[in-house]
Amino acid sequence: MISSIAELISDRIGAMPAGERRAAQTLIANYPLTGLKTVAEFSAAAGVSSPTILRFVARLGFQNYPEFQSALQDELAAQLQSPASRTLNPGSAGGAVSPMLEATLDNLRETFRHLTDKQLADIAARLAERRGKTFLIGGRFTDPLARYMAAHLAIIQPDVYHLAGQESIWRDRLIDMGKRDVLVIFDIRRYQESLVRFAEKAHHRGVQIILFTDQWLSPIARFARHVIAGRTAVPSAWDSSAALFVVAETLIGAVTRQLEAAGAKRIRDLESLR
Amino acid sequence: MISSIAELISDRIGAMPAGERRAAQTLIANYPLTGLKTVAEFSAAAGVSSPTILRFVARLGFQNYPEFQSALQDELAAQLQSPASRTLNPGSAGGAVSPMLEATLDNLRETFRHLTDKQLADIAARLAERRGKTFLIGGRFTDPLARYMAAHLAIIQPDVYHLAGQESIWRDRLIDMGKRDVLVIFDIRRYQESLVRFAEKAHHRGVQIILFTDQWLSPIARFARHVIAGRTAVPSAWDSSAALFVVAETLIGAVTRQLEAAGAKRIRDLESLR
DNA sequence: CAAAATACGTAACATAAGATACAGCGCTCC
DNA sequence: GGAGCGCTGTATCTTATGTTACGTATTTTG
Repeated sequence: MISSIAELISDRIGAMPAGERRAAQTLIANYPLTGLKTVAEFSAAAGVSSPTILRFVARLGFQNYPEFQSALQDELAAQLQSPASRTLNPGSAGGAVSPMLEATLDNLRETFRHLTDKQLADIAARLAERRGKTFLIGGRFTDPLARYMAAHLAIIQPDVYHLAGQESIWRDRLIDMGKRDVLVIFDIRRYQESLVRFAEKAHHRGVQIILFTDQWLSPIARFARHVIAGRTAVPSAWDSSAALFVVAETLIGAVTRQLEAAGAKRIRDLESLR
Repeated sequence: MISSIAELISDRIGAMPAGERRAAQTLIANYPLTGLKTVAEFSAAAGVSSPTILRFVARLGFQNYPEFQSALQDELAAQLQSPASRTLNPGSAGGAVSPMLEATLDNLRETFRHLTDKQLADIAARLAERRGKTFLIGGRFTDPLARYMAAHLAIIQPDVYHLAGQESIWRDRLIDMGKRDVLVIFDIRRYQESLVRFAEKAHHRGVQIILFTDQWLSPIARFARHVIAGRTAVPSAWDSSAALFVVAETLIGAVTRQLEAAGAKRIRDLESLR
């Protein structure tokens, strides 16, 4: 069975004329980058003419050059998204646990790889600002994450509200929201219509939106001031929110650190209330 | 120092207008693939117009779009040649993020190291059994985990209840619990008195308790049939529940797999109800 | 060795891509 | 509340990219 284009090439390279074989070898040499360049560049690199390149991709079964490039990009996308697929990890094979754990570890690493300190610091700073109120809300499966974050933030600063219950209830809270306020939304596939509508309305009121979503980006991204894209793919029937959860914990920690002075006093006050 | 385009973007994303920020976020979300596509595709993915994409790359300092793409390709080439450099974003090394991430990764590995496949399989089997009802409850910070798990389990099987609200409310639910039932409790330091009392009473009624706790074990452990001890130590003012969260996700996956036949039908039925 | 078939490159073409000019809109700041 | 500025999208244009036609060179085969 042939799964990658590289395999397809090495399968047919024997039956190729000299010029096309040079094209094939050039492509394999630094796969798949040469294939992502223009026909002219590809042909120059291989030392053949443009039509030869086109005949080469035609022989591989592609209708035209763009189609060939799309296929390469898709392959690259799959490769970049699951670093787990790098060779095989011996020893971790076996039980049903390891794949899940391995995938989650990869998701965490990948998620944080695309997240710089600066981004997190900016978001934490915005959350630590005490100009306005902070609202948190989540979707069907992610609402617990919103609750988790709200539970912590509410301890170190005032005016933190988790929007729960029926849609109509939190929709009415819109009236309390303005441009000084922050709305933290958790939304992963399948994205919830009601949340998108809510986000749009909040955005129009000038509320700054911080969005936790998956790598495919919820439509809410277009209204969001900050977007955190977490990897969610795991070998399970469900998507994993673990990466978003860890980002949330990281942010909670960062905000706490920023509010240290004010926050510490508040925590002491809370303790004495028990 | 700025070495990668991703860093360059996150460095300047703060100083960008809304439209260009969307472009930046879309690119970062699945970096660098979106940037290798055409301007039209990029703009469609980001939900902005083509000129905005071009202004975006211009702001990054590139003369034109092809030059931007070449830079991305060069970066990708370097990355593909040395897979070692794929580990952590050098920009995030040494910052405030890494310690948190590293600690969490360690916690996950440690937690699962003390957790055998058999244990998880046993617990999953018990949860998949449909003899009785399943109740879930958590403490101050861990209740969201209980909710998260309940949200998933309730979809694939009937009689799953999350115990929420005031103590008196769920205490009254004890009357519905018997020896055929399962109670999943999340409790980490500082252990909650009310939860311990509740667990004890449930235990006396013959309810099987599955406990998620930290490595120091909540006092509920003495009543529990199964105990999952997760590592919680992170460089933060708060304990981390990430390890327990991942175990919960793993269990959800395992239970789903066991109920595949029955669960699939139920999920279809639920879908048709929308 | 000759003739046919195949491969390859040059050059012209059509198309789709990136770039630009301009007008409308929203936002900020007096 | 009004004036100014800056951002964004539509429409147009230009470039360069992929594609095709055709003639020459090369190899293969009888």
